[in-house]
Amino acid sequence: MISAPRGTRDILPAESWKWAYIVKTASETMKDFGFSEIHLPIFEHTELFSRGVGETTDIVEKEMYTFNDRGGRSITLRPEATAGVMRCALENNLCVQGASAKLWNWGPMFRHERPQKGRYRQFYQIDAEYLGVPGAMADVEVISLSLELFRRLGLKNLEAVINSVGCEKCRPLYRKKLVEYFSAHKDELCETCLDRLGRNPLRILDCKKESCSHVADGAPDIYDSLCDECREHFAEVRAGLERLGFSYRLSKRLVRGLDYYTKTAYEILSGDLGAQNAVAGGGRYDNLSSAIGGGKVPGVGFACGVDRVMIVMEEQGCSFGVAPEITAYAVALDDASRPAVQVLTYDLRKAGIPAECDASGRSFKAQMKSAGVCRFACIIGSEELSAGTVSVKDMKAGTQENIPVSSAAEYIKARL
RNA sequence: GUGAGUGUAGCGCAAUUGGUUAGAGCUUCGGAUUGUGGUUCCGGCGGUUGAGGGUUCAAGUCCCUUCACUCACCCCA
Repeated sequence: MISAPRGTRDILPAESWKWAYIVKTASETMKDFGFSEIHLPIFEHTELFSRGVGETTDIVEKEMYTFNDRGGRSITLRPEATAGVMRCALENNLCVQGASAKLWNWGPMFRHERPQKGRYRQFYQIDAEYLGVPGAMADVEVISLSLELFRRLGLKNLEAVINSVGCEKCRPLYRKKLVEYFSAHKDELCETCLDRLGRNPLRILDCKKESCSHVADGAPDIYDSLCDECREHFAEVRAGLERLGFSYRLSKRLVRGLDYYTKTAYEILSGDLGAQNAVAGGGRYDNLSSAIGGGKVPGVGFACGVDRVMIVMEEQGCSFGVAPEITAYAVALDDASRPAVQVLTYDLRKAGIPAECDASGRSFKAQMKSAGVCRFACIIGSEELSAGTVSVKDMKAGTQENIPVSSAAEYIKARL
């Protein structure tokens, strides 16, 4: 037997309608916030991610599904959505001459990591990006959108964490300060962090090892290094969130693992997940467009992990709306009635009534049993067949009426 | 990539210190005087105990290898 590859899974009927509910809720929320849906390729040129996400990131260094296609081009299954959205906007001139774009999409992402709770090799993200607007109001639009989505889904006990990671002007200075500081504490850092010291010192702040964390406590404060523009932007984002009534936690330690982030970085955490506790993450990325070879297009966005949202919603007993169900089950009393039963079933379906019938020749009793989970059983036997009628039984009330088969749909609709 | 834990029927489980033919429950299918479901009762289907090797008179049980799953590290959605 061939099984699904590690880190992938099938979303079966028992679950798929819940996924549809999440996506539908997201779609409505996006619409209310003025975001338009787009569909993007699931694979892109490898270069898009190596340049956009950053050569030294974990994603690019060891997590991408990369292969050469038959034309010898290096192709990568998208590990995240933002780079692709930016590529799309640049390629289609969505943000020229001062225009902005609010775009959302959802679908599978791929990262070759060891699977664990809330982490899969093929996982699903709902992604929103606001492109072309450099000001803090755009950041607030995006963050409030993500929080509103979770409010509508009914998620409880979430924590929003926010930080500013500076821009190309002030981050190099801060980086230099960090390197100086951590170099003086080399003996207290773990091996990984020693490596990070040369490559990406900001990430040391994010290390969960106690010794590193302890050293990081005394590290220079990024807020002291922010340039005036970044400082002001950060203050405006915070003020904007507060005006909308959101509470959040400031964290100087929040450093996203992707290189393209500038200024705002944020995550939304849930205590009802495992170690992978982020249900959404995002921020501003004003350098991404030039990193992938386009003109200057600022942007801010977030990605939400659908798999993780699902875990939290199940954990918290959230509602997924109404499960799909069959309203009417047409039952054949004998073999001679089976064709008429299929005709009736089709007529009900044409009228918009979810209807079902047995196609495998099961007994009358077995058909009635299946009808038991439906609201109506529509029974046809020899008597009904010759009279052109159907016996419609209300399975909840236990009552039954013999009516012309031509009026069955109308009869059922009137009683729903 | 590293570590730990777990693999018995479609599902969740049981099987004395290694000891007959691996068992019930749920699901599913069928039946209970031949045109009426849910409750109840009866019955059927269903397993190479993840796979391979070893120890033993004897392995679901012990050992090794391998695979898968789960959780954690790392990192992130």
